[in-house]
Amino acid sequence: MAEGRRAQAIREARLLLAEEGAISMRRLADRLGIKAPSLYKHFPDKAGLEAALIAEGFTELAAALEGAGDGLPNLLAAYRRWALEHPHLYDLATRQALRRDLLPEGVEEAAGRPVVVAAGGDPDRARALWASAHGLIVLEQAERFPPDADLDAAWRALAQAFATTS
Amino acid sequence: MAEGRRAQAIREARLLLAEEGAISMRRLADRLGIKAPSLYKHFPDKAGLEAALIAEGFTELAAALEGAGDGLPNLLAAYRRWALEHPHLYDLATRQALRRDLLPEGVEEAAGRPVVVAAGGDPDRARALWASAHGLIVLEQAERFPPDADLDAAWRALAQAFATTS
DNA sequence: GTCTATACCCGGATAGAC
DNA sequence: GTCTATCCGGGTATAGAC
Repeated sequence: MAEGRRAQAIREARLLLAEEGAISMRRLADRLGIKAPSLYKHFPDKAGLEAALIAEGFTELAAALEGAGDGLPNLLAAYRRWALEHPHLYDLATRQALRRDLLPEGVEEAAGRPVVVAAGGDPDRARALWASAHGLIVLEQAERFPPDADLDAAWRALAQAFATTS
Repeated sequence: MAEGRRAQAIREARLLLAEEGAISMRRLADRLGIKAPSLYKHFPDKAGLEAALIAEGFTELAAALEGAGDGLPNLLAAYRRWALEHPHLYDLATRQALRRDLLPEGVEEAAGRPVVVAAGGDPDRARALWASAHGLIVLEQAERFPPDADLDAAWRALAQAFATTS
């Protein structure tokens, strides 16, 4: 076999999510040339499919953050870039309670580790830092800021706020 | 007349949003004892109805922030409290591009002013501060943090990061 | 592992009569 | 300003045949 249906479905689901902003089992089945009920032979339900995508996203994000240069501005820039390049996957992975029971061990932690390091190892500070970056991203993605807002400057202000304050 | 249909509809829409987490024109009409098409005599479309709710939310949030005590921790606490007490309205007002064309003049600015003041008048810093609080709120509301996360401590860490850094 | 058929649910909005 | 009738669309998931 060149590729299992499951792997093919995950690949197409990412394309579908990227192109249309949402996944439906019917639309995904159309792309695969099968009928929607057949998908349930490969995934128990939609959450199982989504978890596979989210796991991929965490792994890629972790690599992107590891590859960022030193310093908080570089880390924030890498985080922002990855999120804006994968807006709907980012949204899928953050807007709802994480189904940790469906995720491979360690993927969430791998994506979070660079942030904890940047926060000096303080988990509370790391969560504040992560949430701050997340807030800028979701507001930016939703075009929620006024049209004249200078978002690059806002990101710089965020980096400055968290620059070795403690 | 005791109360116009429009005002009644807005009131019921808020209850519907608070109780069920979403507004549908059909569900709203049911609550009012009318049929869904009749709502379109009072609002041009759903966005027009939502804008009325969002405007109310901004006004109430502005009052809550004005009433917060001095200091960044108090401001953040007031913001957090209002958002968590009105989670779905908060979400409605922040998760999508704001229809400023449907909003009364000044309501957005009124809600934002206390944040700008807290940021020392720097609009970029104010946006970073706002987004940071927003990020904590949406992640908290979505139950996206790990179960053992100490969110009060994260809020304290945020306040410290923005404590007169510049 | 695929299919057909189907179950159930939901949504926004318009036309035209009264 | 309300109604009925209707338009369009969407969705997750299961049963049972092949």
